[in-house]
Amino acid sequence: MPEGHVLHRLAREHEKALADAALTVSSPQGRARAAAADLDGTTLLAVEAIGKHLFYRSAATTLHVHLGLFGRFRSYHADVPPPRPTTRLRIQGGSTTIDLIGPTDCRIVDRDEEETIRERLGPDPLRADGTAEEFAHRLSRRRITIGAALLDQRVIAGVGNIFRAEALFVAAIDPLRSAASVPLAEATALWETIRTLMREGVRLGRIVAREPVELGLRSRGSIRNADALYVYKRQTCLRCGGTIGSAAVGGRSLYWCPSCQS
DNA sequence: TCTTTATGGTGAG
DNA sequence: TCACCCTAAAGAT
Repeated sequence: MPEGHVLHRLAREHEKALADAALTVSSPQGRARAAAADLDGTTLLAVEAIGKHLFYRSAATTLHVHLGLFGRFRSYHADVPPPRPTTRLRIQGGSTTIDLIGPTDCRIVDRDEEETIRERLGPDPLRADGTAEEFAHRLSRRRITIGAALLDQRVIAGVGNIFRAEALFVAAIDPLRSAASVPLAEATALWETIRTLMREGVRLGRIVAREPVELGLRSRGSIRNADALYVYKRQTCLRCGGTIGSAAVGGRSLYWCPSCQS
């Protein structure tokens, strides 16, 4: 159940574990037989993350993976269990075995198909090619709320339901404001907020929005999971004590503090 | 043993 | 906006 930081970590992890290895690939569930056959026996060159998408590249073939809401990977280095009935793809290379379970998408893509996927994605704050200017530009053209816009992967790639809620709180932006009405300076600041939160997410392997100093701690990493978020799924605001609002925005439950974010 | 929920996304109407 | 796809774990009964 990943937002962008998880995918970028996975790309690093999988590339480190599998690059230059000859792959043994199977599809225990049977639904990814074609992809497994194409990838089997090839040598992995690189794994790239763009937003919530992963691309596994060997010389002649690229595998596209999107985990969706339910997808997950499991890695094994020893004591590899037999695949579960739901294991879509098992990739083994070197001393690592990686199982892919329940992805929304998992198939070989050609150059055109990859291009189509990339065209649907806005700037990714975790990538060097993602820029605040591009984000602000795309934001300014959307006639939806800023809360809905942050979940739109064409506006910004990799943000999910937790990052949008937490970033809007940290940036003190009312989620129901119109995306197009957010001034450039504020959009730029929001981009920086998101990028900082997501980079910390990659570093820590979890989402921690709270500042350690608020909890009398020295590092973000020492914040307990229960204390890590400002508004997501909370009842009361940690800053003002007011009631956290929640409503479906952009098709998902959004949480915000009507008093701190106005 | 159910029912519910979840950090996502697509395509039809 | 809605129905639908994918899976596992937690909570309710």
